[in-house]
Amino acid sequence: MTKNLPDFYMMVYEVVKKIPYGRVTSYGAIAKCLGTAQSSRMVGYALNNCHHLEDPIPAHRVVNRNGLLSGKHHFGGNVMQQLLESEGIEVEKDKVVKFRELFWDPIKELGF
DNA sequence: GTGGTGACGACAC
DNA sequence: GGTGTCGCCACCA
Repeated sequence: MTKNLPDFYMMVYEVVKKIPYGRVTSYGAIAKCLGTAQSSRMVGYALNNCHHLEDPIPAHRVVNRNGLLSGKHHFGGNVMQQLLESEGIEVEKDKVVKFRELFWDPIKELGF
């Protein structure tokens, strides 16, 4: 309600909230799913607002193309890593170890 | 309408 | 494989 946020943001949240437990995805994958592959930066920009939202956005499951926890700094320290490890995702050096295995492609999974 | 910014991606060294 | 640089589009002042 009171979606004062741009539709683009909502699109991002919709996809992020569809990420299954114990899985991760990349900003580029989401951007591509939205049809704006070149706007991968906007995905992170949108997630920046997720903290302002009341809905629990599992933004900690979203990492960059290298599987690096680029947004952990925005979570507030190692909170992002803690959440990932809580889901059984191994994180080392601020990056997902088996990122390639745990990678969840919204385009493929959503049948895009 | 213009300019600056950004939780990225791809390319080059 | 790691680091640095450029480019991309959408949002905000």
